[in-house]
Amino acid sequence: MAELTKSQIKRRALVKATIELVNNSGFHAAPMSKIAKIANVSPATIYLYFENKQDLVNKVYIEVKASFTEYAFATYDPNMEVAEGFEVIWKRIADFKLKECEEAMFLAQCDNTPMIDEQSREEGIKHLQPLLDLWERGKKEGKIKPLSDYILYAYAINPLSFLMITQKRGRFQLNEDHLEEAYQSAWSSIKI
Amino acid sequence: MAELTKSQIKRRALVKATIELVNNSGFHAAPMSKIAKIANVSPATIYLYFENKQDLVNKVYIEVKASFTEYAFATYDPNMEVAEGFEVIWKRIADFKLKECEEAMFLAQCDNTPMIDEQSREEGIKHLQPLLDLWERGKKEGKIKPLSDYILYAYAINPLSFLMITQKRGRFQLNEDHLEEAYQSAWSSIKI
DNA sequence: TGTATAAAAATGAACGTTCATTCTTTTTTA
DNA sequence: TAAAAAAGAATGAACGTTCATTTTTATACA
Repeated sequence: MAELTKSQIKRRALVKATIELVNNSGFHAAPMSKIAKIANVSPATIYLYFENKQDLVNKVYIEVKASFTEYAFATYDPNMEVAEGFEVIWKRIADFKLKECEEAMFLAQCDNTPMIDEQSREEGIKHLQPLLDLWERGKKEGKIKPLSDYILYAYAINPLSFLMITQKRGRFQLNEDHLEEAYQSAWSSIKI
Repeated sequence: MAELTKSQIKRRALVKATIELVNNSGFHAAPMSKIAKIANVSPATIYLYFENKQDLVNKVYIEVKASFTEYAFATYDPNMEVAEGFEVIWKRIADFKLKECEEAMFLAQCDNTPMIDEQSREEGIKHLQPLLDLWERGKKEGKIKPLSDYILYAYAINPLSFLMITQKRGRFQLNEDHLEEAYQSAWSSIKI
């Protein structure tokens, strides 16, 4: 683990506090004063790190999205077979959504509301490129259905968000079996 | 069309204004004053119809959810074959999400944030019962995979929300072909 | 039918609070 | 000891909500 400067520690505490508060209360009930309190920092200090509240949320979104995709592709290698590549990516994404539940919840909220700028949203999408490339190759090799990327995403990846939120709300418990079933559903919805 | 009293007209205007403003700006940027202005009503008038802002949003959610499920099941008959019943329901849901886009966006936002009470959320889930019953029957008849309702929902229904939002944001255009593809994906992800 | 009147509905202005942000001062770091 | 970082208190704007009043509606009676 790299050494963290005091500045980095403060900034991280702010990011974490923002995620926590927005998850539990929503943007509308996440005042700067509370974010500061949870991060053990003065409200004024936030403005040393971020321009304003909108900038804070945008940056948190972009950083969490980046950390999400970094995790998703960490064990993936573009030379893998299409099927293996997809399985590796899918399972890492599932992993992230279950282990880094707070961050995943935050992303889900951002992705379904006008909370963040359209520009930050665009920025976040870019990071998915390796998955889109894999699908492109899969289509060329006749292994993946020739569907729009959005439809592939809707059926192969996005359901995990719904399951994660449902689990977080305590409506049901996702276990290993469920996950394997979900993976089979995901793969069979896109494979030829 | 039944006659509407002036009261009903005002109340509906308020509900519509809430949906519109929350969709475009988010709960945090939908002040009562603006909702009132869009509905052509005094801010004080809102409090004749709703206890407070939270109550307003909760009630709008419950009513939109009810209208959504009423639409979804309007042409469904519990005596239908499982496959036909599912197709009928799925296509009505798709219809609703595309035609009543504003209402569907609002639901998506509520379902992914702490905007509304847990109690109102529970209330909204109840209306889905006919679909769960259909699945139950389908499992008994060996026509639907013996998966948890949440997983079935995640793969068969929820993807439509993602596609609807993506479409609304102008990222791609959903046409008839896409819809048929999406339906095939949905059905093949739950049928045995 | 037309008018008086009480109740209901609706209003705009006002209230107290909370918020995001800034200002001035203090503390920490280099 | 100068500069940078951080703090708490202060500020003005905006918010949700309420209040005092006006307008509309419904009712009763001529």
